[in-house]
Amino acid sequence: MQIPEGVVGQTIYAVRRRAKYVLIELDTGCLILHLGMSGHISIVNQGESIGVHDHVDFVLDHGLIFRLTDPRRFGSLHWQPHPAESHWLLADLGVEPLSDAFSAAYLIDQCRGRKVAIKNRIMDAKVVVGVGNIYANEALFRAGIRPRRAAGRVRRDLIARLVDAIKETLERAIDKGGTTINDFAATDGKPGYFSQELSVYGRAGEPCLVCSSNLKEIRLGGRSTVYCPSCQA
DNA sequence: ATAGTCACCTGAGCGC
DNA sequence: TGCGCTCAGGTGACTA
Repeated sequence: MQIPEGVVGQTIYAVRRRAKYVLIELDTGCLILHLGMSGHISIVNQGESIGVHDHVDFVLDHGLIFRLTDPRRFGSLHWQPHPAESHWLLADLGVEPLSDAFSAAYLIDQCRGRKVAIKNRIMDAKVVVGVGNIYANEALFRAGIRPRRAAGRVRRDLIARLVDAIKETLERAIDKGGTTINDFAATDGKPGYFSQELSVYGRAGEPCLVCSSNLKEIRLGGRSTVYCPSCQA
């Protein structure tokens, strides 16, 4: 976390997003912020007591404080002179999942000849960003694809379905305010309600909502992976 | 080059 | 009640 003294006094003129990074544009460069698993931003009054997990305060000129809190410290904060996209964290990122660039043709091309599991492929930020473990599980269920199947051996029509499933899953989750598992909260401090709509994640051993088969759990890339052995080929 | 594993960190949840 | 163990996850670093 190397933030130069020079940011003091600069104007915030835009706040953008790329992948899971928040980009705060200042005069000469950009603050690149990742909230990790458990981080959040809050705007508090000056004099507000500092909690054990509060790590950074930016004092704004109207007296309010832009505060970064991150209990598990998986987040990060970086500085990059313009343009932000030249930062090494952003330079090699894949396409945005809700953009037109994330198409069936694109993902088919990205999977061609790959032996890595399809789940790992769609979670690879060099391919497509924003697909975390929960949404990867859900999207693969929606598309009817077994998570461990080699990316290069998934039928083209199923990959096309997967692209749609990823978009639908993410859009639905955003609509519901995100997915609260333990302590996640949206920008307004409220929990996200997509967790109530999870079909497979966190439901290992329970019946599939479609066919009632027992949902199976495996580990892929060190992450919990749940699927229906009957619905997902 | 590609694929697989590990570490980071802390709170929650569990068994004893 | 309280201790100690395990687990969760995004992502970069490392190994094979």
